[in-house]
Amino acid sequence: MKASQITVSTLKEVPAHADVISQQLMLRAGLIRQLASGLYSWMPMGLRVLRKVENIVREEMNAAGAEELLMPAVQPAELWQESGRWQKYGDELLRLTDRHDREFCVGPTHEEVITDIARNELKSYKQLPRNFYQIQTKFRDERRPRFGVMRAREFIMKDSYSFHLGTDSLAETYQTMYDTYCRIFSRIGLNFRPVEADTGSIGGNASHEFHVLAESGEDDIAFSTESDYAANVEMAEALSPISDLAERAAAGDAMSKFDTPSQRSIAEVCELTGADATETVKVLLVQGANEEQPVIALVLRGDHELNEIKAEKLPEVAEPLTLVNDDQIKAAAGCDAGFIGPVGLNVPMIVDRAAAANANFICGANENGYHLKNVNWDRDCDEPANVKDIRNVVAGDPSPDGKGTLEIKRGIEVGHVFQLGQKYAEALGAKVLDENGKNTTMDMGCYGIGVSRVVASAIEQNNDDRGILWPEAIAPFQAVICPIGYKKSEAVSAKCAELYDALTAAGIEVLLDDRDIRPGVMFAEWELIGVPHRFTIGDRGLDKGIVEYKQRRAESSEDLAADDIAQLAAKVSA
RNA sequence: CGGGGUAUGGCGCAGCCUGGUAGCGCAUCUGCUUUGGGAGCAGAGGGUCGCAGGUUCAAAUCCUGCUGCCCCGACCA
Repeated sequence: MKASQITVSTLKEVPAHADVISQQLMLRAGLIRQLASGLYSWMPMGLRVLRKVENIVREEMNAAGAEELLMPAVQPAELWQESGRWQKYGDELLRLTDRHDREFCVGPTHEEVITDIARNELKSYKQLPRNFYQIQTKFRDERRPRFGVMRAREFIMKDSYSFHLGTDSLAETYQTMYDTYCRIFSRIGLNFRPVEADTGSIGGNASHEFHVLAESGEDDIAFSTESDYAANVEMAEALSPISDLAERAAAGDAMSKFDTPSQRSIAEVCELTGADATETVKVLLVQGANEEQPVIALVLRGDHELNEIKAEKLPEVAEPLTLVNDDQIKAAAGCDAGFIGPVGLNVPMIVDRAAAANANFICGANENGYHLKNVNWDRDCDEPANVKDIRNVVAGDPSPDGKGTLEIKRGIEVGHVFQLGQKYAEALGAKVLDENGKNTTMDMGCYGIGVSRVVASAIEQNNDDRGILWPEAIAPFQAVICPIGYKKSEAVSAKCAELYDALTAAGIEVLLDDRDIRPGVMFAEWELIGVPHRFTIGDRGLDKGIVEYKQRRAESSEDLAADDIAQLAAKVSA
């Protein structure tokens, strides 16, 4: 293609409202333009990249035995009412009403529609397993869209759904999808990691997220220093610092109360006493799951954070997790938030493993203006009866698999595979006849890839001060020919045409910059856009019989024989 | 949804405090010169200053309300 045939609209200046590098570069390189908050147009150059990603996904999905279909973006409310999600999904679901006053939503995901298809089309176990996928626009009305297409409201997703008779078949396809995802992200050229993920309220046996490692990621991922263990911190198990509570440090001086007139936070109490936050214990009061126990105390070591997902799963705790209000705190603990402690607290307690392992600790006195020190379980208050893992792991914690310690890195979730089980099939009555002629509810898996997010995350990992450094597989063009004096010199235009034809014949997507612009502008634009291979052809070089070649990532260019077209073409495929 | 910021040509900004009829850089167009790293000179086009009210002889500027966009947080797949 000639450059004059594709819209190239680069910006010299960084757009004011773009604050992650991928968004800045996508705007500057003219790959996308913003229409409204969380809504972006894909410009021709950007769309080429998006299509490359889609095609890799499509090839690998097909190779894995999945079938492509396409479902409507707009879905009737009735289906969502059947699954129960019309109520549960909340404001992220964009709802609309048609001219007949019938309710619809713009699909944020397609479990309902695919399950409807499955219950109508799949009647026999002989038709199973099946794995359907689509690459399609989704809409989630995010409260705060940000980071450009990384967290947009409208985005492109590859979503697939598999149907099975029995969980063994599901597990098999799940593994196939897991492997397929690894191949897809490897082919795209991303530095990624599959990590164990929370299965959430849906339950199910297994779930993995695929994360691209980047500082701008919104998720924290815990990695073992010594093994392959990797998990979302939502999921990573926090082990007790001691193997048995009997190993707790021996109780020292007697418990005593001290003044903390204005010290409400752990940090303030530590500053006052000179203690480390690890030597403290804090208490959070949350709503209980039933009437008899309206308030539950969650006890953590002062330096730890509550993991809301872990806490929410406990049968004693109300779902969704809700902190009790100030009046309830006063009623339950006899003091304000900031002075609550386990000593004499007449509320059912769930104690985190690390808090339970503490001895001679500092905690609130359940009396405004006072804390306690040298507190010990058993001696000063009841031995914790209910010890659970309810905190987020932190860097330096032991790895749950017993090998090494954990480190925490930021990740961008680009894929998610999930064993759904029978949740949707059950709700919508998706059943097949089994070998015995008996109606059996199908098992389901679902597998998603954020296609548009993949593009942004590839840039997050591959850029320099001049622009984007596309991985070969998803570059909008593999090579660009930059003529110097294209319209002035016949030698230049002839050599450009010769190289262009040779590269095209070799199946390389090459762009010939036939625009009558200055070389500096041309170089700057293609470096910003990130085309991996560049040939510069000018009279100056041709007089010496050379064509200049530069790899986008290379420090400097190299001179190649202008006559050896095969050698030139080989540079791109190499 | 809570808190904060901001809104002036396609992009980035100044002007606002102290009201007097809109400006700079980039981009765009024309001409000439230039042509191996975002050119120079000369000229040109493009904005009812987010919207709606109000104050005033006069509002980009002061006041009120609304809206968009952005940031922080909470929330969520």
